[in-house]
Amino acid sequence: MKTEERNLSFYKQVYDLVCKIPKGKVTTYGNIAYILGKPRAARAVGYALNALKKTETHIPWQRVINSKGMISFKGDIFRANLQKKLLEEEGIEFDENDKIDLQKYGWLSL
DNA sequence: GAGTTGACGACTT
DNA sequence: CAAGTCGCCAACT
Repeated sequence: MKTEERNLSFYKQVYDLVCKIPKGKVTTYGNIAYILGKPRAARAVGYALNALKKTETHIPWQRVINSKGMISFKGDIFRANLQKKLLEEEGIEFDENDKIDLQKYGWLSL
């Protein structure tokens, strides 16, 4: 029984993985969940990032978006706007629909 | 302690 | 092809 992986909470693995995202690239919730061994646990991934506090902003949560390549928040459009701004500063371009080209900026974890 | 919610994704109808 | 439902893990009520 892989105690190593089990020892680390799913949400902690999300943080570690997000920290490994190279600058100028982005990834999706589903991709992270898939890497962690739960291809359908995208919800847990999203919640893990939501749990981040201002003091934990050292994690590039901004590089994590939904499978559509768009920023999808819930009621916090201010944060979504901030995320878009941060991504543009990293060199990531947005489409006319505020969408990111995952084929170009999508992070290849494998 | 149990139930519901939440930055989503994939499958089923 | 489009809409609806289930699944995942942790936190909040």
